[in-house]
Amino acid sequence: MKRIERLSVYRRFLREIAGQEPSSVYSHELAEKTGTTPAQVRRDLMEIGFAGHTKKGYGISELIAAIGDYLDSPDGDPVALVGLGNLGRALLPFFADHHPKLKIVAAFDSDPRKAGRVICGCRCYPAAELEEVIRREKIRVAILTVPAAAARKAAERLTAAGVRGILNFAPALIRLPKAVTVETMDITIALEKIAFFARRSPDEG
Amino acid sequence: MKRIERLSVYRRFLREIAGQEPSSVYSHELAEKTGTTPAQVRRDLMEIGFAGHTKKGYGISELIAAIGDYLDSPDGDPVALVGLGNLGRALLPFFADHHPKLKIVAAFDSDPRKAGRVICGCRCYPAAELEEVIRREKIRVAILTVPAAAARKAAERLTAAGVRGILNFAPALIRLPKAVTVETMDITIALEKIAFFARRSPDEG
DNA sequence: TACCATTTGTGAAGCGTATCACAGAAATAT
DNA sequence: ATATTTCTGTGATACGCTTCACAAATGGTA
Ligand SMILES: NC(=O)c1ccc[n+]([C@@H]2O[C@H](COP(=O)([O-])OP(=O)(O)OC[C@H]3O[C@@H](n4cnc5c(N)ncnc54)[C@H](O)[C@@H]3O)[C@@H](O)[C@H]2O)c1
Ligand SMILES: NC(=O)c1ccc[n+]([C@@H]2O[C@H](COP(=O)([O-])OP(=O)(O)OC[C@H]3O[C@@H](n4cnc5c(N)ncnc54)[C@H](O)[C@@H]3O)[C@@H](O)[C@H]2O)c1
Repeated sequence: MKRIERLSVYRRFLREIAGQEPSSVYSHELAEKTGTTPAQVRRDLMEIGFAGHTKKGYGISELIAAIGDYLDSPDGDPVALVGLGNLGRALLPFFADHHPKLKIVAAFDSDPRKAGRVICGCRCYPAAELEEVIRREKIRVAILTVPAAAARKAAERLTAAGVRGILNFAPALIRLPKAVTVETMDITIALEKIAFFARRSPDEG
Repeated sequence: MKRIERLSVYRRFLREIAGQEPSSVYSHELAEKTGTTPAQVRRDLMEIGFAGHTKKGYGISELIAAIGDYLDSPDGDPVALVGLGNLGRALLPFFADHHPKLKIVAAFDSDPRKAGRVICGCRCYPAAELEEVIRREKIRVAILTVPAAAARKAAERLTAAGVRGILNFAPALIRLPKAVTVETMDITIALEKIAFFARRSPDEG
């Protein structure tokens, strides 16, 4: 659902302005800064049961907390990364640094030369140990950055081991029981789409 | 529009099976392999004016050509990459290898140590030369992998130099004239969304 | 106090997309 | 030859999400 993404975006902006004065924001400010409309903001906050104050807007710190209660697992979620190629190795330091609640705690690669090491505080395992580690660490979220030919199988193994959400970067169709959320970020398709629209765009405008 | 993405996905599958027998596919096969429905496939192909044959389906090579005519620039599109950090350096070899029509022909970074080199056949320039190179190479599509704080400005410079489509990986709101297509792939937001749904998913199902 | 300006909360309407469902067409069986 | 099956093409319908529009609330102002 799109609302979930927007809530994340709201929160990111709210964190930037937290602590400043005033301590509230109006729906139109939030909308302006996050690329949506005031009505959409109000509807979203209504939907998560967060009320503002007429003429004062929404309390910033309270709203950050409310979005956190709605979106986050209280203790954060351990995340697995499968595939330590070019893309996987770019993602690893990013989540090690940036995100407090979503921490990559285990990485896997079928290439034995990549196992056994520790990169950015994350231990790298051979792919054969995937099920064991996923179960032991109670991992329910995974990022999949293996070649397309290996993606389906890897996703199935993850699911069988208990993973319930997969962010897939491989250009492959992944079909799993609907209890498992799969989002495919297909960079090539996105770029083709952008090129399509860029081509039909006037030079000036 | 979603249709554009689906057409790319259809084509990717069609290329896999091109040359095999039979030389046609049914809408239900295409749908099955690409994660959509037969009616959707037929509607999409109708929309680009490609007709199939009752009881025989759609000619594979003809359909690949028709999608190409619809989606692609005849000579391919030169692409710029702005930001040679972890993510940018992962994308560069990928598009150098994989994609014939979308070729990264120029990369930019504000860090002078990264300029002047040639990586994967792509020349890297200092950020100061951005406008000049974009204009010279007639680049209309760009990938943006700079830090969030630098994204807006970089996008504006790209647009002023003639770029009409931007694939943005920075967690920043980019507002440009509507003649410029901007697609933001926000990996963090996507992962938060997946974690949200994963958390509400039953352990078995 | 009375009025005005502004902002929230939300039912209702609108919009774009996906799906349904069936007429028409072609291959195959009888 | 005719019936049957199975597929396409598409008007109509349904659906989910967004936006509209306004009542209610509240702070400011005269
Ligand atoms: N790199 C990019 O810019 C980019 C862009 C778009 C899409 N993608 C997609 O992302 C995926 C990864 O891309 P990449 O460039 O990192 O590829 P890569 O070839 O550099 O890395 C893939 C890694 O996966 C490992 N691997 C293979 N099979 C495995 C398995 N069964 N279990 C665990 N690990 C396995 C390989 O050893 C390798 O380290 C690919 O599907 C690619 O199409 C990448
Ligand atoms: N790496 C990831 O896995 C990841 C994941 C999600 C989002 N992102 C986002 O993608 C972007 C890039 O991530 P990264 O990990 O590659 O960051 P990075 O810091 O490794 O790289 C950023 C690069 O951009 C260059 N740069 C800075 N300002 C510039 C400018 N004005 N013009 C040209 N180049 C400039 C820097 O010199 C650096 O090389 C960031 O916005 C980040 O938030 C990255």
